[in-house]
Amino acid sequence: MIATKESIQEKIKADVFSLIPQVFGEGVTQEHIQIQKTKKEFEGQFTIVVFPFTKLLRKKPEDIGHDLGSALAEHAGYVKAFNVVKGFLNLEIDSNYWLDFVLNAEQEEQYGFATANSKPLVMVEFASPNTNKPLHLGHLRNIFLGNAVAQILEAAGHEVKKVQIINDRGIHICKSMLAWQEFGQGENPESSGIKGDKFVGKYYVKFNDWYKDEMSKLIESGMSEEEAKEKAFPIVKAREMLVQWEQKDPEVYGLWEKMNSWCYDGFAVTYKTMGVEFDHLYYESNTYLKGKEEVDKGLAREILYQKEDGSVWIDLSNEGLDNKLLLRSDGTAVYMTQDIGTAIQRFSDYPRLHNQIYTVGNEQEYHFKVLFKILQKFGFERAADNYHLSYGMVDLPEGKMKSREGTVVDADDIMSEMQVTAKEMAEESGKLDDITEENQQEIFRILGLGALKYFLLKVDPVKRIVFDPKASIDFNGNTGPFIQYTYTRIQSLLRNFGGRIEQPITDNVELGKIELEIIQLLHEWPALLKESAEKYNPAMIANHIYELVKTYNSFYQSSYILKEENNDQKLFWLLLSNLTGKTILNSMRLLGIEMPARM
RNA sequence: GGUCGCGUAGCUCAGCUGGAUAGAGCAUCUGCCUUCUAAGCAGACGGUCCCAGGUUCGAAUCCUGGCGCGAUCACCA
Repeated sequence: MIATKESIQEKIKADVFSLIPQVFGEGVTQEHIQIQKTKKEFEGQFTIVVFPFTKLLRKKPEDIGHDLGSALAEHAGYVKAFNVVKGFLNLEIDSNYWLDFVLNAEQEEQYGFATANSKPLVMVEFASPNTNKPLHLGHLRNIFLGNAVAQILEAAGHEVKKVQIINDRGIHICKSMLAWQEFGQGENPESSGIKGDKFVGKYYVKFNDWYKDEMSKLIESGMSEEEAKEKAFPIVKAREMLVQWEQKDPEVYGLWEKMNSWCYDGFAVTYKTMGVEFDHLYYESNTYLKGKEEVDKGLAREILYQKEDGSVWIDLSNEGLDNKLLLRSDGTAVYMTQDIGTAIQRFSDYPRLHNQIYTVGNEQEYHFKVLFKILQKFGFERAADNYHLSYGMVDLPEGKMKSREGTVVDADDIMSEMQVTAKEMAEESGKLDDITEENQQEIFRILGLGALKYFLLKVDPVKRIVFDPKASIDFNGNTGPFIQYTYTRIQSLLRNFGGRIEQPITDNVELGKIELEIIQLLHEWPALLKESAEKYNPAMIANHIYELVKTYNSFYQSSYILKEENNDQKLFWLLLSNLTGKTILNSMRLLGIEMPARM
C-alpha cells in the first residue's frame, strides 16, 4: 500500500477531526481544518493552520495549537513531535512512515502512475497543420503541449486518443496549388532536393508575391485598393479553384492530392524528429462535407439564416457573440463549417468518448467559443464535452513571427540548431571525449530536443513566450539538460554502487532535513500528476521535477553516502537515489523528453 | 469600443482551493574538483507582487474600479 500525499494528509485531517470534539468540544467542521506542507525554515513536514478555530473557540491560537498537538502526538502514532509557532501547528512525522514509503515506492517500476486505464476515454487534438506550409516554432509549442497533455492523461489513468485535424483544403491550399501551376510545372521536391512541406510552402509564398504584384498593377491603373484586393487575377482564380475542388474537378483534385502528399512526406520527417505519433488523423477534406450537412440541417430547422447572396449565417448576438458565417455565398465551406462536422464526427467515431481537448493557440479563443455555442444551438448533446486548451503565442525577441515578412522560425531548423548548440556545450566541457561519434550524435539529439521541449513546456500554457533562437537555450538552471544531467549522474552512481541494493534494510537509518525534503517531493508526485492531468498543465510537472532535482543535487553534493559507516544508511541513499531517478525519468517522459544513457 | 488573457527581483519564471520573513534560475560578486559526473554545490546582492479601494484574524492569491501589454470581434485559417 503506497502512501500518497492525499493519504497522509487525509489521514491527519481525519484524525484531527475525530480528536476535535475531545479537545475542544463540538462546532468545528471539516472546512476549518487546513493542512499544508511545512515551510523549510520550521521543524516538521505538515502544518495545521489553527487560525480558523480561534473565532469559534475564543482561545489563543498558541493554546489551540498546543492542545491539538498534544492530542495528536498522543493518539496518532505517526506524529513523532510537534511545535507551535503563532497560529501554526507543525507536525513531525515519524521516520518509519517515510522509510516505509520509500521502500514501497522504490519497488514500483512506475511509482505514482495509474496501473490501468480505468478513467474515461479522452481525445486530444494537437498539431493540426495546414498543408500549404512547413511547421514553425508556434507548432512546436502546440505539439509538445498537446503530446504532453495526452501522455499525462494516460499516466493518470485515462484512455487517450491523439488526433489531429489536417487542414488540407480551403482557399489557402488552392493558393499554393495555383502558384505551382503558374511557376513550378515540372518541378517536385525530389527534383529540386527540397523537403516536401518546404517545397509546397515556397509556392504559397510565391502566390502572395504574385497576388501583390497583380494588385499593384490594378491600383496603378486607377482601381481602389479595396476593389483590387477582390479583383486581382490570382485571388479570383484561387476562388474558382476552390469551387472546382469542391466539385471534384479531376485535374484540380489530382494536383491537390499530389501536392498534399509532398507535404505529408515532409511532415512525417518532422514528427519523427519530435518523437510524436498520432492515433487517428482527421482530414478537413472529409469532415467539411459532414459540416455542410449539419449546416443544411440547421438551416432547415431555422437555427441559421441565409442572406440574399446565398451565404449562410448564425446569429449569436443574444449570446454576447456576433453573427458568424458558416457557408460562403458560392456555397463553399469555411473553417467553422468543417469544425462543426469534425466535432460531431469524432463523437460518433468513438461512442465511449468522454470529452475532447483542442490544443489550439489563444488567438482562436473566439472561434472555439463560437463553435461550442453553435454545437449547443444545434442541440448536439455532447456540446459541453469540448474543451479548448489555449496557449500563448511564441514570440521572437524582435517581435511577432510574421510569415509575410519572412520572420517565421522553421521547426526543423530550430530543432537542428538546438542539437548543434548541445554539441558546442559538450565540446566546451570536454565531457564526451571518450564516447563514439555515433553515440555522441544520439546524446546531442536528446539534449538539444530536451532543452527545446522543456523550455516550451515549463512555462504555464496561458503565458506567451519569448524565444531567442540566436542566444539559443540555456543548459544551466531550470532546463531540460540540467535535469538530464542529474538523471545520468544518478544512473552512474547506481552503476558504481548499486550492487548492494538487493540487501534488505533493517533499521538504523536516520533522516536529515534534506532527505525529508526529497522524500516529501517524491511523496507528492502522484497527487501532482493527478492535478496536472486535471488542469491539462504539463508546466506543473516540469516545475515540480526541477525542484526535486535541485534538492537532490544539493544532497548529492554534500553527501557522505559512500563514506558512511552505517551500511543501512548507505543502502537507503541508494534506494532513494533510485526512486528519484525513476521519478525523474518517468515524469520527463510524460513531457516527451528522453534521457541519455550518460553524458 | 466590446470580450478574453497577462502584469511577481535587471532578465526568464514558480508561488496549489487566501496563511508564517514572497521563492528559483540567469546576470553580477565570493567560496568549493586527490573520493561516486563541477553541465554541479554553498553563499552574497537584488522586491511598491502594476495602481487604488474592498472582503478577512490574515491578500501576490478573492471582489470592484483604473493603468499597461497582448489576442480577438473577416465570404482568412
